[in-house]
Amino acid sequence: MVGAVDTDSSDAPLVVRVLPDVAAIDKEFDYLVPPGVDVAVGDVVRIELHGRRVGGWVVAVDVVAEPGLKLKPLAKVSGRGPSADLIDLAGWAAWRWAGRRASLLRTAAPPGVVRSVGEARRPSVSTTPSPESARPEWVDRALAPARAVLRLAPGADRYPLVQAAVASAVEAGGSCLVLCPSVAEADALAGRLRREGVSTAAMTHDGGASRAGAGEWAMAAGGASAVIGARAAAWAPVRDLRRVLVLDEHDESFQQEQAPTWHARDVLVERARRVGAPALVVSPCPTLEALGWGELVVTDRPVERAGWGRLEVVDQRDLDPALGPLFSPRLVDLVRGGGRVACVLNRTGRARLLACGACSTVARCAECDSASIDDGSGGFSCARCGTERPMVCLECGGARFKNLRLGVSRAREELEALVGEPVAEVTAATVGGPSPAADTRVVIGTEAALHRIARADSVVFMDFDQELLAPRYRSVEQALGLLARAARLVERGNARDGRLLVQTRSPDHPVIMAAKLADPGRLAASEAPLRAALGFPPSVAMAVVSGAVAPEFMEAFGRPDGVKVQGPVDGAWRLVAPDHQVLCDALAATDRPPGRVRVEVDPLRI
DNA sequence: CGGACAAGCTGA
DNA sequence: CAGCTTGTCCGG
Repeated sequence: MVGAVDTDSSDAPLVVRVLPDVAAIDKEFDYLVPPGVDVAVGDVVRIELHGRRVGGWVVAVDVVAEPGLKLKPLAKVSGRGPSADLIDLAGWAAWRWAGRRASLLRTAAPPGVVRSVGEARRPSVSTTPSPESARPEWVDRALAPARAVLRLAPGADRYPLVQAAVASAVEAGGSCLVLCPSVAEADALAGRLRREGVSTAAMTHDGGASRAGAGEWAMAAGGASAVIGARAAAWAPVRDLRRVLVLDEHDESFQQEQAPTWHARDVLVERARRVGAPALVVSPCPTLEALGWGELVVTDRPVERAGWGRLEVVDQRDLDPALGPLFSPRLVDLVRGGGRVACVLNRTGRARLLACGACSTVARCAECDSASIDDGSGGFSCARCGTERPMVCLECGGARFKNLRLGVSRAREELEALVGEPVAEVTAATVGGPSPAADTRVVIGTEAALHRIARADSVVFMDFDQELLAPRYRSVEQALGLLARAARLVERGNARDGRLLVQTRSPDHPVIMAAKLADPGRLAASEAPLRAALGFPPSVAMAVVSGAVAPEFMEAFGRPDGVKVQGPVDGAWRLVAPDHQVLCDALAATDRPPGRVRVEVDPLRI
């Protein structure tokens, strides 16, 4: 902030440095501050740039302008924006995920104009902590280390932990920033804290300018004791950050899909490190990344065992082939047995994979060779090109076919027939529509079903091998994450005899054993050396470069020391380095050619 | 990103 | 060579 006294003491005009809010520009420009205008680092301004008006952020004040430049004045000072430390953090994240600061600062900026943030309204006395008797013993152990990873079973109540984390931050004279995987969870948590009298800012506005969102932003900046939100809240303003907490650290929603593919957990952990605040990440199944970063804290075995619920395994190899692999007698029992049942089958559509009953040749489209073929009204129709043909095997002329793969829609029909009552379908395609009728007892869907329903008495994974064998290096962790999510649905206030049913051809798979024995540590122990041996993260740092001008980018990238360059495969290069320092320094040293190039650091799906 | 400006193409 | 398209450059 510059006062009148300073302007009197010097004839030099006031100049500030501005980073434009333009995705393609990663460069700062100097502007004059009009007389009588007060401007500080982080303020949101409008500037005249190359003949048009654009937004931007003040990244430095009291700038000595380069001589010989004719500076333009700021067009407008709109309001408050990300603080200086968040601007620095955006610079770090731009390096870490090979992106541009503007796209990160946009996340950090308020969702509307904030004229002032007001004063801290933090209570002088600490927030009403839960009685010591109600606080589980592991809460204090989890809050003790500067960098802790709490492995907490899916069914365990995390609220006492959140409460204690906020109270400890308030006691230390500041605030606690809490991340949840979804906005819905963040809203629920914020609501509960507020009802208990904790001053809370919920950073859960849905993008765009919104009065309510700007209000919450101002409240967070002004000193709310708890600041809560989903991924984007890693960039929330916080006055006097004294503690950070990430719930369900393993959840993939913490990573941004578009480049820069920043991860909220990693951003928040770095943010805490910079201000010396303790950080705690929590998960039923901590990632190898988290385990490599912090001190593992576990709960007593009985607590962990109770929180994973009961898991039952059906070995699909033992099933009667006539029934097919999806509808085991155990599944039918469970679904008929009553209670709310969610069935998960990670495939959409009606398309089936059909094989000839006589010669086992897979039925394909005669025109395009697609195997995504659907049978209706006695003939085959191709799901890709629509060509129709009679239901006859092209190889042997056989007319009988068996089903190799069932989509959700078809499975719903068959399940409905089996249990003799309505079964509702829930897939990503139905998200946003009406939520599955509360009176439909049985639902079937893709993994989205686990996100869309609030609770279930039982969850059935109809074909878990689909998850275990997914062609992604993290598929094993992700599969355990699914089981954890399902276990939480079942545990949540469940008085019934709830359980998880997992149908698989690999009943002894480490993922299934980990969930069954409520011991995710077993999986981590087997997975870590495997990743190292195969050269996958977190034993290395990786990036994938793709897009139209990827060849030009890779040309400019060259062959820096320590970075292995693989590919191109389908127009994408893979970069592998021993750590992020080496990888990100090499990426930062590369000029981007004009055109589209996507640099995905820490790629999810490889 | 998107405006400015230059170089290239077309048609009479 | 006007009038338009296409491409490259650069912003204070």
